[in-house]
Amino acid sequence: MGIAERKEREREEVKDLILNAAREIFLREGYENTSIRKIASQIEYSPGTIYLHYKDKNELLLALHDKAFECKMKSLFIDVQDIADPLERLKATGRSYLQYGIDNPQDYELMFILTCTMDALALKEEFWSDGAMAINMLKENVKACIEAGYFRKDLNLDEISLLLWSQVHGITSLYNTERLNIYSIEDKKEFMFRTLDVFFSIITHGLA
Amino acid sequence: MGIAERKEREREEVKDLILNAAREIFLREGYENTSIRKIASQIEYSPGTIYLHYKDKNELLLALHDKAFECKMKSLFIDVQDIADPLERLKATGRSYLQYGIDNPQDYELMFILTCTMDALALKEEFWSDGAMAINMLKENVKACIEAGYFRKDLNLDEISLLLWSQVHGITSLYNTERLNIYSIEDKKEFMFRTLDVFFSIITHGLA
DNA sequence: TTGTACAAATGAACACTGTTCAATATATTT
DNA sequence: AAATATATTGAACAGTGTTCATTTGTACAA
Repeated sequence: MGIAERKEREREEVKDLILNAAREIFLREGYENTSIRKIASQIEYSPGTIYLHYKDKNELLLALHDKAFECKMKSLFIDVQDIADPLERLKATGRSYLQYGIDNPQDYELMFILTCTMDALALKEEFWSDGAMAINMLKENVKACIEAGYFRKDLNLDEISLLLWSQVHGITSLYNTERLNIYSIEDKKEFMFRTLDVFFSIITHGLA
Repeated sequence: MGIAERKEREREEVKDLILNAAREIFLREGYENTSIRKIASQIEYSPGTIYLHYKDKNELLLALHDKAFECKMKSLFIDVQDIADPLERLKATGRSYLQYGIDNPQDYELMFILTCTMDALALKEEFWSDGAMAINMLKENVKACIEAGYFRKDLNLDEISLLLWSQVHGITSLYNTERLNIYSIEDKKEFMFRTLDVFFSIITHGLA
C-alpha cells in the first residue's frame, strides 16, 4: 500500500514547493508584490494548481505566518534559555526580539502587523499555537523575576507580559513603518536600543 | 482678473471632492477595497480625472494621512491641555490616544501603521509636520513632569517620548491587528486600559 | 458673433491582480 | 487494454492602477 503514501508525500512536496516559492518572493518583493501567478511561474506550475493546495492567497499567507513563527520565534526564546538570571534573561529576550524585528521586517510584518482575515476556526488554532507558547514563556520569565525578588508579588502576569511585549513591539513597529523618522536622530537603531534600556531601568527603578 | 482665481478655486473643490470621497470609502471599506474607480464613480467623474489632481493612489493616501492627523491628533493634545498636573495630563493623553486608536482603526492604520512609499521630499515635510508637533507636545509634557519633580532630572526627552509613544502604540496596534487574541481574556479593552495604568504606575514606582 | 487657444474631462486600452472551472493529461486499478 | 480516479492546465471573469489620444467646455481676441 505504498502508493497512497507516496501520493500523499508528493502532494506535500508540491505544497512545500509552493510555500517556499511564496516565501522567497514575499521576502524579496513584499506582500503586495507577491502574486499567485509569480509563485506559479517560479515553480513552473499553472496558477490553478496553487488553489489545489491552498484555499486562497490568505491561507497561503497564514501558512507563511506559521512557518516564520515556528522557525524564528521559538529559537528566540530558546537562545536566551541558558541565561540563569531571570531579569537578564528578560532583557536579552527583549533585545533579541527588537533585533530580529528590524533585521527581518517582512517576517515581522507577517507575524505581528498584517491582519490576515482568518475565518476558519481550525486555522485560528494553528495560527495561535506558537504565539501562545511564546507568551507563556514570557509569563514564566516574569514569574521567575517575581520569585527571584526582582518584581513585586502582586503583579498580574497577563498585564506585565502585555506591557513588555507591547513595549518592544511598539518600538520595533514604529521603526519598521518608518515612523521614527520624525526624530531627527542619525542612528535610529542605537536610539531604539537605548530607549529599551531606559525601559528596563524604569521597570526596576521607576522614572522618579 | 477673478476668473483665474475662480478656476483655481474650482480645481481645489474637485480635489477636495475626491479626497472626501476617498476618505468615505476608505473608512467604510478599508484601504485594500478603496479603488480609484470606486472613488471616481462616487463623485461621478471618470477614473482619469483623479490623476489630474493626485499623482497616484499613494499620493492620495498621503493626503488622507495628513487630513486624519490634522483633524484628530491635534485635538487629542488640545483636549487634555487644561489638565494642570503634568503627570495627570500625560496619563490622560495616553488613554485618549489608546481610545482614539481602537475607536478609529482605519484612521489609526493610516496614521501609524501603513507604510505609504514616500518618494517626494516635499511630501515628506508635509507628512511629518503635524507628527513633529505632536511629538514636541509630548516632550514638553515630559519636561513639565521633570520640572514638577515627578521624574528625574537626567532623563533624555527623546528617549522618554519614544518610550511613552511606543508603549501606547504597541498596545493599540496589537489590539487593532487582533494579536491580543492569544490572551484568553474576555474584555480586551478593559485589559488594555488596565495594563496602561500598570505602565503609568511603573513609571513612577517601578516594578520592584 | 465667430474663431481660436487652452484647460478639463473622458473612457478605451494596457498590463496586471485573485479566483474558478470545464477540459485535458497522467497514473492507478480492474 | 479499458475504466476509473487523480492531478494539472489555461482560458475566462471581474476586478485593479495607470496612461493618453480624443473630445468637451470655457475664455479671450478678432
